[in-house]
Amino acid sequence: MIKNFPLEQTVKPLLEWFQNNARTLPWRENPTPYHVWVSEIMLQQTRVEAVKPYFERFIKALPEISSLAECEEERLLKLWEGLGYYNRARNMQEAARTVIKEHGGQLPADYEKLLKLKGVGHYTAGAIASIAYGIPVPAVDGNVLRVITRVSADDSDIMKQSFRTKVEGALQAIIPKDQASPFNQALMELGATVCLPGGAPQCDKCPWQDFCEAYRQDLWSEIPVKSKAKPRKIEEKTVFIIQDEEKIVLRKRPSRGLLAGLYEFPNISGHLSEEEALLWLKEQNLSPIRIRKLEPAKHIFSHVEWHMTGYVIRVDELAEQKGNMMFVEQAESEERYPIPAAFGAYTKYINIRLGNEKFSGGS
DNA sequence: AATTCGGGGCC
DNA sequence: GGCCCAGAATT
Repeated sequence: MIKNFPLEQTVKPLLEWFQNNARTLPWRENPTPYHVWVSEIMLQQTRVEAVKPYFERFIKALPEISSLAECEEERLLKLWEGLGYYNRARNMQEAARTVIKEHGGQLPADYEKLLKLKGVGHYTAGAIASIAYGIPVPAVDGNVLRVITRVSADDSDIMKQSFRTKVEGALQAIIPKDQASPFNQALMELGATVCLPGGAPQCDKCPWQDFCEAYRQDLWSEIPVKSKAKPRKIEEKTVFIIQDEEKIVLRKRPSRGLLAGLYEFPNISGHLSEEEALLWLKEQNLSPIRIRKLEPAKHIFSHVEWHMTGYVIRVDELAEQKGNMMFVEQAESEERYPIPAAFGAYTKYINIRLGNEKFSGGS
């Protein structure tokens, strides 16, 4: 792995490079344990540029651990809306309540205790411990794995848990006891800004160029090795934008599974013809006055694709709510309810005025 | 060890 | 279209 590689000699140039090249990031301005924690949860599988505006809004809305612990789930999910992996938010709130109850309201300055918090794994526990408290433990994320495998020309599969554990062990041996925070951040920063994924790395800017085996052997495009994900499943859906003069129909998704607890437009499996759509509406005790077919839309998740079509439907009046259908003021629908980006192609039809198209027949 | 969790930006 | 991202929980 990191064999034949004098890591001790690498620490100084790395730290020096970081001092001169660290990006200005919102969570670096005042790195309290809470700020570090929130940022690290948001940054899981999510790019820095995407996190920035969410982080600033989140900290303003919930400035302390106690405010997170006490926040309504609806509001919490609204703050997370569009960021994805929504269980991160719920898990963080559960952990916040644990911190209040069991740790006197302060994040523990202890790697093992951090690791026990919901939503905090090896990486995040290491990041909080080192960055917020200066505890010398590694924080091995995708950036670190890329940097380490390249500099040592290691062709291990970085998707394997066992390899990540080996890298943690190797880094634990060389992490400077009094510089854990800059050391860990420097490794990640190097991976994020110089030792790039995708395109060509900027080796001419790298403090480790002199002894990088991938550079010497021109292997950057071969390393890191990552086993391929299995192909996504495709699901066909028909989405209904159902509204009267003032209200629109939403549903709350189940509390487990994909997009758990978020709100959606009513939708069912399959691509329905207009006749089938009208039949389904009748089964829901909804009486359409007008209907218009909408353009197809696609949304890609990590493990599934939704291939959607839609109808916008005008009904006379949305009166008593049936089953899991909710009748919501159109003006409040997007303002108040967290609706995932998957439905983004159809949100523009909220409050649309249909003309005279009615039961046009055919597809 | 494998699968399930989002969404977007860049090749 | 494929890849990857400051990963973790569940099965």
